[in-house]
Amino acid sequence: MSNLRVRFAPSPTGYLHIGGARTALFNYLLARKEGGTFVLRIEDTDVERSTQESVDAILQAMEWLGLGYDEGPFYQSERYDLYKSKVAELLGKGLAYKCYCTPEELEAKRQIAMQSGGKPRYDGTCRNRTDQPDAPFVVRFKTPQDGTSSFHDRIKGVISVENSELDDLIIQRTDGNPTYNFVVVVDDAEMAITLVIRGDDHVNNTVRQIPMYHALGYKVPDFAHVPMILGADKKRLSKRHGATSVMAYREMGYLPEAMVNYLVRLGWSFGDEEIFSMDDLIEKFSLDNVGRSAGVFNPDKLLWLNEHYIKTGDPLRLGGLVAEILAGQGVDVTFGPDMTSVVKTLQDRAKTLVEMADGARFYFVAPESYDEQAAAKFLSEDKRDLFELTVKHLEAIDDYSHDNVENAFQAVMQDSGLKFGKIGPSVRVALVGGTVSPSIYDVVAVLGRDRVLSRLQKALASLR
RNA sequence: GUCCCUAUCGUCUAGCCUGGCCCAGGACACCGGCCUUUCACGCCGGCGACGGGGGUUCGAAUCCCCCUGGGGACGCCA
Repeated sequence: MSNLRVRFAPSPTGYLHIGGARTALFNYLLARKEGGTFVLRIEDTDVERSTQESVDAILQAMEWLGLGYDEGPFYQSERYDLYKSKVAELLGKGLAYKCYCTPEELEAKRQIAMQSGGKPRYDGTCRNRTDQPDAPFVVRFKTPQDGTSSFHDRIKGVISVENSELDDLIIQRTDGNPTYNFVVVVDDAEMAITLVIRGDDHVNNTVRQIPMYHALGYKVPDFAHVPMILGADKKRLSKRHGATSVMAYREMGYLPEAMVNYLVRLGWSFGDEEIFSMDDLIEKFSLDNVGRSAGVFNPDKLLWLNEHYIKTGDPLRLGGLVAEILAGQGVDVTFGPDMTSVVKTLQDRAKTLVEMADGARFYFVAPESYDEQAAAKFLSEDKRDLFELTVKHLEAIDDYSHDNVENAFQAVMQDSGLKFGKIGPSVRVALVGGTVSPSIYDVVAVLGRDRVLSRLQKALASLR
């Protein structure tokens, strides 16, 4: 048992996106690998944007991906007493101060700083003031002004910044609520987090948080900043690059193991290996082979992995998922052919569950009409003898095993003197309504005697 | 603009720490062929990269410096 404690701390202002999911995954994997503890914390200090729906959406997505946590979820909105006492402590120690500058004044100062070619930092106007005006105020943390702040990142190595580049962060708003950069320090420390794994966009925050750990007498945890995920244009991944919500991929027919496998390989590698189950990952994952630079999200590769997992997935499980999709489309599979058999005929030809459902539809719903071009070519009057012969031989067998079906067609070929290429396409159109389907023998075997015969009779009646 | 980070095929990456086994390996995508009752699968083959410039060294993708490109941060958001 290790004493590794990691956490995932999303802010509930939307669904769980690709980037957040990867961060959560890395945390989860390391916790499981090391026998550590995975804490889930909801960072909802932004009252305006945080919603319960978002919390639910995030929880649901994590569950879908299989990322179970050991402690939490803890809500920061329920821990304000703790934060307030810590702000008071800093104020008491003289390590924080009240700032009466208004947002307008600050904005003006930022503009000026930017124009004169500098960094838009707070100038410390209120840092040493001694009066106590009767006016709204925020509390700022006194960031050291001299020297250097640095930390060792488990992925990027040493990162250091001159303190003169930093300014005094607001840790408590005018309304008395604490801000992110403060609560994240308090919580990571109070929850005894030993390793903070988070997005690379927090590197600058981390530098500024280090002095706060010291000021509050906390032990500074280890950090690992994972690189960002970008879109094809190398811009930060966003909606315009396509779906960024993890759950949107479930809707599109993706399997969670494909998503997990894709996510972990974006920025992490293990030699030449591409396929990893969750168990493989728990055994093999390590921060040591996480890359340092941002990566581009590649939907094609995700699709390929999904294809792989569909191909190798358990037909019974896949069948259940496909049945759900079909049910959503009003197709009841209860009285249709055996779903597991149906799935087996489709596993090699579907890239997503949605595609599989589309391909499976005809098994449960007899064609009401035939594809125009297909019918013209394969359901013409001159096929009458062929259909009658086919019906005859298929009526002759009771057990529609693959072998029996194949033998029946062999007989049709014998009697008609035709090659399969002259028979199959017509039967296919009669059975499925179009020209695309799994192998005819499979289709016939899975559909079974009653459905096959009835569909052939119907086609026979429609020859023209 | 300032600061931080980063840099191998179009993309994800191996190799870099511990220079020579690398005229750079794998995967996705793409192109060609084979298989074939349709669509797919599968199999075989191909295209394709060490950003540029200086060093160090007998020798550099690997070490050092500069430039350039890319990303991030600069909020009473997280």
